[in-house]
Amino acid sequence: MAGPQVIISLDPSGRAEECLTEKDTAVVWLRQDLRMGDQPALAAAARTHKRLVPLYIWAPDDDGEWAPGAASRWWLHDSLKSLRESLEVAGSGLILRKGEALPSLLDVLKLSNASAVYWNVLYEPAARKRDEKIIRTLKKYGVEVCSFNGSLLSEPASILNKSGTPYLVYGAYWKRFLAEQIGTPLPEVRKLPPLPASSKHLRSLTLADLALKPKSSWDSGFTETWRVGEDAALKKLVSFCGGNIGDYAASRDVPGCEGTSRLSPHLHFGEISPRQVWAAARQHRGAGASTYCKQLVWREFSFYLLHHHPRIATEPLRLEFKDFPWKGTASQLKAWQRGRTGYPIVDAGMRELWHTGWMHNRVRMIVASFLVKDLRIHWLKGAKWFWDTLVDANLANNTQGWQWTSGCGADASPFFRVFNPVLQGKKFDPNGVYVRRWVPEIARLPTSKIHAPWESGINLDYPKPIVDHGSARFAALKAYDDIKRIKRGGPR
DNA sequence: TGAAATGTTGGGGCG
DNA sequence: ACGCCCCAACATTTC
Repeated sequence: MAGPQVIISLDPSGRAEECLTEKDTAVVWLRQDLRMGDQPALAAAARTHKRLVPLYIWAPDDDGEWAPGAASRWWLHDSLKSLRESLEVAGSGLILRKGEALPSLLDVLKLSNASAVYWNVLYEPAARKRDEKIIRTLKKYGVEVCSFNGSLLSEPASILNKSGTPYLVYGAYWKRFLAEQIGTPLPEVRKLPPLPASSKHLRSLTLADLALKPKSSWDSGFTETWRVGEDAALKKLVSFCGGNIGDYAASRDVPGCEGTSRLSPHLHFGEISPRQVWAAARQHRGAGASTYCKQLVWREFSFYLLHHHPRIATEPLRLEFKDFPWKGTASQLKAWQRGRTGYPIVDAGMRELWHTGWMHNRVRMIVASFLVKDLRIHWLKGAKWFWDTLVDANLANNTQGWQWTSGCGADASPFFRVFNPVLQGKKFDPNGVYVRRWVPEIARLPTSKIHAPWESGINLDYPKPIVDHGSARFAALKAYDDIKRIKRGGPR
């Protein structure tokens, strides 16, 4: 047996971590990095060990109240299938387990006689807490842990402002972010060390055992819309960078046309890395590519905020919003969820979400503003609905997005910025293409009335607005004014 | 990564 | 020619 080897982490942010290994088998614990390209943990393990056990543990209970929702599980099933095929082509395979991560991991380590575990870091609060505990336990057992940054362009902990505190304003963060050295993506792992000879005893489950796919088939729209997996993600990146990225600055706001990259679910599951996306986008000059990069860094900023303020997944960053007088009824929430609010642009978005597991970002802002400000329903109710229905559901982005719209987050849209669903529709869906696609019962209206059907005088099988925007806006501003007064200690 | 209210300006009609 | 009003267009302020 060779002497101890020293592995230097491939982490391009410069935080080299040293790993000592003595034995020849390692486990690569795959989590949200379901790819072969730019895969720091897998690449390092493959270079260093004679035998590898690629492992995925379905451990929804470890995530507490943020266990993956139905749409995420749908995606995960296909993503694991695709990854397993890639691992097999490379000469390996994928061991599947379910249940709490730590005991599963210990069991696989014991059965495979592995001396090391490799993984790419997760940044969600529950995962961080769990992984810290796992690291302590593994150290006790003499198992070494080699961890890498495979899902962010930067290390959240290392970016601070001049007074040593985390940034709270995106513009300032962005300026600082540009000073980061962003590494080039690692080459795809094509050849992997084999599974241990005893791999039959590793007691892998089948993909069906994980029961990720829905029992009743509500997913036909998903199947039509998405090609899951690393190959599809890379193709999408290439085609976006070869085409729409040039017009991205303008067309990203038009939900009726395919102006965005639609990479979000691929990024969430790690079928593609942000470094790969960054590298491809940076090859372009012009406003489109730089706007796109700025959006990609919003994702960084979201993780950054969640890292420094782990409570914000359920609590407003700006604590005065804890006293906000939320209202809204269960039936209003349901109307919003089902796309029956009577405002076409809102309903179109909610139906696109239900049908495809995705919603255009401009429309996410509109429907969120409507829930929080027009219906005055707590943003967490919206966040939970998105969590269950989005294939790209991501705790950092989802939290950041909802708090931004609600005015209670970092660098948030001020609360008094209330979207008018009619004007937003006219501005960003001027020909009504998007609304007609998702709200077919009003498709025959003239474009001049498509965003305000109640003005048409035509009898339609479509609800009247469940609230009047003008008065809802007025009431929301009044409620906001009240919490501001309370904060100042004034009269109620 | 708003919208609405309010203010300002300037041209044209008209007495 | 002048003052006055109207109003659109644009700018600024406020919510």
